[in-house]
Amino acid sequence: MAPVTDEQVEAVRALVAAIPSGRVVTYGDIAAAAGLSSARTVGWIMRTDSADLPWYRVIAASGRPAPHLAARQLELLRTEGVLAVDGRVPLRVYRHRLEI
DNA sequence: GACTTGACCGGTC
DNA sequence: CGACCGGCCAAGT
Repeated sequence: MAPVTDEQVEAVRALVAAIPSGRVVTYGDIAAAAGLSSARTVGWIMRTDSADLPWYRVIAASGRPAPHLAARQLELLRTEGVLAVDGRVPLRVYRHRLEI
């Protein structure tokens, strides 16, 4: 397979790290902005190498993070001013506009 | 090298 | 709104 290049990983890491406090971004947005082939790859990167990243600012397009992280992630976001409504974040309000 | 797993997405029913 | 499906891509077994 064609492993993700370090550049791609760095691009994703940079984008995630660049998300300002109080804002969130979807996996798909990051994938597109970083030039990755699919949003799944972003999820893979988060899973493997998210130690030094604000991964909690990355959520699914549904406005709701993965089940196992939802509670904790929403709590972390809440401390930054991102108020989740009924377990999901209103993307139309908090979605950060990535570099166009 | 085939099969499964997983922090996804969009469309359809 | 919830469930199912196909597509997507990398890693682990």
